Amino acid sequence: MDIEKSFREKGVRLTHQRRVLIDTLRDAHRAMTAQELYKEASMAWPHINFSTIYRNIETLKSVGLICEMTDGTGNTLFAYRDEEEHHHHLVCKNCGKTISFDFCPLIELKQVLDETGFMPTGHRFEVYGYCKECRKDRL
Amino acid sequence: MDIEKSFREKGVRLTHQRRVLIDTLRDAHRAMTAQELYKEASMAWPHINFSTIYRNIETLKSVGLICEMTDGTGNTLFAYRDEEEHHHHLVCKNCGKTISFDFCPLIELKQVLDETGFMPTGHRFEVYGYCKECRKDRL
DNA sequence: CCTCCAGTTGCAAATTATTTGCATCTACAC
DNA sequence: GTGTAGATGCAAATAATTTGCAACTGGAGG
Repeated sequence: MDIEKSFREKGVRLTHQRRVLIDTLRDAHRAMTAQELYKEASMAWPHINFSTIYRNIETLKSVGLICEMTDGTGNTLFAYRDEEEHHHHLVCKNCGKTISFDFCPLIELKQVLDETGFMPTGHRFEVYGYCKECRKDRL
Repeated sequence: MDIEKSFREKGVRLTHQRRVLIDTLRDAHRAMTAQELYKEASMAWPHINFSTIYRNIETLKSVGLICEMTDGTGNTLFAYRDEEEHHHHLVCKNCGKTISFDFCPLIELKQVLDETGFMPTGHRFEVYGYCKECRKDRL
């Protein structure tokens, strides 16, 4: 996937700060909060600002470069989106690592939706727990 | 389900404020944010305080009287829990009405969990959209 | 290359959401 | 009734997110 091209197509500029955010999330291989992202990104670009983080989370979501999820306790997490296709995640509560899988439970709901006349526009399916490594650490 | 009994068993007092919160959520038949709950509850008990709301959301969750969910845009919503069994929800983005169903997608993940060695401790599955009535309103 | 300007950033301040300390109050076991 | 652990109200502290605005800059078009 050509990042520069997708940005250009949406009329969005690829600024230094945006590169830093993308690289930070991609290299982290884990989901993090906006606050953590700020800290991590600050290492690479010290003067980066919080409002830039928040504004760009929206931008990167709209470009499809990041996924938004929650950590199971109400905090919102963001992770680099490494899959083109629709997917969901297992999220490790210890290290933040995300494992994506392509099963989507929405298809199983056809009957419920038909019966209730509910029209879905979005959904969320996340599993919280401990990855293989962190699970060991906790024994 | 006997509310007074479940409270007593947990050593939790059934105060007037807690009754107001429970009644507010039960009678609303919809999911709402802490802020909305404050407004609604204030009608019935004008001097109720925000800290009481927040503290009791935790209490009522632990007693199993309310469900927590999100509205799809990051806001946390709470609804009266009308089912004993584990379940998930369809949440109307217009009126907040929730429709619960008992299908749980976690069982479909056995293979993914086995393959990855991930140990789940919690999960979330919510569907956002428009209920039968609100869907009409939008045509 | 250079120029231009709409899109973007930094900063500071405003909002909004949530939590906490503490004195006072009250549900309820006895 | 009475005593007391648990709850509440209030105000103030935190934390999280958004916004206004002047200054800056990526990149399209010369």
